[in-house]
Formats: sequence, C-alpha cells, structure tokens
Amino acid sequence: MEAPIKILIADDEADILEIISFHLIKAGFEVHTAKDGSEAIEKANTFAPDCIILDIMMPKRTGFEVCEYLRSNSQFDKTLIVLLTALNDEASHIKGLELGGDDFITKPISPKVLISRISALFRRLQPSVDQNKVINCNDLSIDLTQYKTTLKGVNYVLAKKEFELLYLLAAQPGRVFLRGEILSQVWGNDVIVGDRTIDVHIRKIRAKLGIDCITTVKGVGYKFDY
Amino acid sequence: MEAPIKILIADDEADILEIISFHLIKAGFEVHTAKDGSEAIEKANTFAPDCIILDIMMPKRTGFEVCEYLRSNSQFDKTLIVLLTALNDEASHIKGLELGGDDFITKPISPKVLISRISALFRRLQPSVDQNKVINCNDLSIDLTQYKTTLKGVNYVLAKKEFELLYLLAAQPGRVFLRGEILSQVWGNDVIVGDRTIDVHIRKIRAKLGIDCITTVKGVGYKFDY
DNA sequence: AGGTCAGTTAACAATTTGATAATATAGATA
DNA sequence: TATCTATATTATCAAATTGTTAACTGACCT
Repeated sequence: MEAPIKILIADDEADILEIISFHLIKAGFEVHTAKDGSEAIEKANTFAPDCIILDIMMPKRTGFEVCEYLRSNSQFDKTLIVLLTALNDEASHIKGLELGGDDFITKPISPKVLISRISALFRRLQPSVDQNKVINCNDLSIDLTQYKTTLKGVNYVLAKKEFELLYLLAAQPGRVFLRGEILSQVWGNDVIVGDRTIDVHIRKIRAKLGIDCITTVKGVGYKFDY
Repeated sequence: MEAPIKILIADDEADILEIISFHLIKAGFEVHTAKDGSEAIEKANTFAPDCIILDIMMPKRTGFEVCEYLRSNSQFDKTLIVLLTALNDEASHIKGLELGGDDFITKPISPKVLISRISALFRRLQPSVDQNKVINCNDLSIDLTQYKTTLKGVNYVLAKKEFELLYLLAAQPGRVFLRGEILSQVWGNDVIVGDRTIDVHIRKIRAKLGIDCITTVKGVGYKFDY
C-alpha cells in the first residue's frame, strides 16, 4: 500500500473545513486543516502536503498571498494548489491561476466534484513523478536519481553497492536474477569477486531495511518479492 | 523558437468555435476546429493536438464519447482534454473527469479564463526547466542574478565557485550530482582540477552557512537536501 | 612592496565501504 | 539420520573515498 496523499485545507469557515475534510478523508486522503493564511503556511511546512486547498478570503493572509508564497518556494514545486472562492469573478480566477494555482473552484462546492477535480489533477501529476527512475512497491520507494530508499516514509541509507543491488532486483519484481547476472550488472564484467560477496550485500540490505523483500532461490539466485 | 502548442476545438455552434479560436490564436496557439464528435476524432488523429476542447452536446458523437475514445488510445495519453458544457450538472462534471478529462468548464465561457486554465494545465504537464533565477528553500534563498545567499534573512558571502556549486545542487534538491557532473557544470569540461577541489569547496559552503544542507553520497556524489 | 582573497593542491586523518575467510545454519538427498 | 551442498552470518582487514588542514599561487587592490 502506498502512502496516502496528503491534503491541507485552509478556510476560515469551520463548517466548510469540516464538510470537506469529511469527504476527503472518506475518499482516502490524509487531511490537515488550517483556519487562516498564516496557519496554512505553517502547516504546509510541517506536513509537506501533496495538495493545498486555499480559500481566497481568509484572515491574516489571503489565499492569493499563500499561493504566492508557496510558488516562490521550490520545495512546493510539485504541490498542487486549488483555490476556492465564493465570488465568481473573472479577474480573481485569472489572477489565481497566474499566481501558480492549478485549479480554481467557485463556491458552493460539491464535495464530489472537488474530489473528482483533485483526482484529475493527481492523475496528470503522477507520470512526471516516476519519470525520474523511482521504483515504488507497496510502502517501499527506491529513487535512483536521489540514491534514496524509503520505507513507510522513513529514509534508509544504503551504501552504493547495496543500493545498486536492490535497485537491480526491484526493477523487475519477482524475476529471479542469477548470480552471474547480478555480478555483471552490479560489479561489471571485468571485476572478479567471490560468490559470498553477493550474499553479504543481500544480508546487509535485509538487515538495514528490516524487511524480507529479497527471496533466496536456492541454487539459482535472488529475486525481489515484496 | 519552439513549435506552437496545437489545440483542437470541437463544438457544433459556429459562433463559439469562432470566438474561442480567435482568442486562442491570439494567445499564440495553433488551432484546429471540428464541428461534431466524428470530425473531432478524425482531426485528433490527423493533427495530433496537444490539447482538445470538447463540447459535450455535439452531433454524431458526444464529447463524452470522444473523450472515452481518446483515453482508450495510448497515443493520446499526453493530450489534455477539456470538456465544455452549457449545463452545470454535477453528474456530468464528475462523469467527464472520470472518463479521463483534465478539466471541465461550464458555459458561458470567458475566453481569458479558458486560456488561463489551459495554460495552468500545460504548466503542470511540462516539467518546465525552472527559468527562475532565485531558489528558495525553507529559510534559505539563493539569488543567481545577485550572487547572493541569505539564510533566515541574514546575508552570507560565498565566493564565486562556492556559489555556483551551491546553486547547481540547490537547483534540483534531492538529486544526486556525480562528481563528473559537478566538474563539468561548475568548472567546465576542459579545465582539469584535482579530486579534492570539490570537497574543499563543499566544506567551505557547509562552514560558511553553518547548516548541513549538502549530503554526501559516498562513491556517487553530492546532493542538496534541506 | 605588501596585503588580501579565491582557487587549487598536497598531505594526512577519518571514515566508510567492500571483499574475504571462517564458521554456522538450513535444505535437500540418499 | 548422516551427509552434502548452498547460503547465512560474523568478524576482520584492505581499499576506496571523503574530510580537514595548511600551504602555495596568482590576481587584484592599496
């Protein structure tokens, strides 16, 4: 199971927060709330949500201001921003999108429509995420460009060979890699190392991650199975 | 100059076709039109547009049917689909998005809003190489135009090479840069400098900023992580 | 001429990694 | 069960890699 998508909702009307939260949670999202613009920025930094729903008319900072702040901060590059407003005003609509908003929805909002629209946005966002050689399997994520391995959101530091070995196996889950294949892929054809070397690295991966994601196929090789 | 973005509009009302075409062309898009669902499919195949705007109520085939056809065809995976309708009906709205539509807009349509929304969709679709010369990450700001680095509002003076190195890494937070990449990006391909040079500069950056924003990935390279 | 500073390098320390050997264990087979 | 084989485990050491410091060079300024 993958980590749930995190959504932050910011609105000063408690009723709206409540009803939208309810529906989003029911739809399987992890939801956080904020009651004004400042709190929205605070919680955005704390929770690193995947999507932020901002009411435009809010105390302390307007939705526009929050949007502008988020878009000037590269850590929120991939964060979807949905703006809400009671007034169906063309200028606001355009301004919201120009400030970097991804969607602009006019109240009254139908929760179902809101969820549909958010889902549509995520559907589009997804492909750009795994373009950078990330393997996702259940709650395990292996990112080649970042040399980063996370399990249930927690980061595990693997050494170079360990990482390359895990990445090789995980790239084709279930497929058995012969020892020879592993040697030539991870160590290269000219390097000669003993057979036990693979075992030791496999062991280190299993120990570090604490899960049994690599299965031994006796007399044949290893496979990723998780 | 890049090739213009191609948009196909399908609507049975000639007025609407005309007015939207006019505005889209003025906004720099290449526009094709279709007056019913069948023609839309035909022209989609011929012109391979980047975006297709579909009225739902059309002769021969409805916008829903066209949308469904396009989405069942992998060559249109990356094609944006925007659905238009005169009736603000929640069920249609949801249906349109569930069929794979990227946006759903209710008539009457403001051409400016339509263009804003389409632009917002393209902004997300194209992993735009950040033209922004200022990188902001948490309380750290790196301004290329001013060669200025501030942390929590305090200015830190980095030397040229230090700055360029930090800027390179921070431009893609999390991504590991190989030593070779760093050398060719910061020092240039022809310059030959010793191995320790990078380390020493990294060290100076870490010392000056006083924060651990650069992570070493042993045997691989360095990454910005803050 | 003297001083300062960025950039580089050399030398060495500190650390991490990888490979091996030795031993233990599990699984299969007779 | 005894035996054999393949793998698991552990400890150890060598090698690779990076961190750190200080010294050197040349540019630029006074």
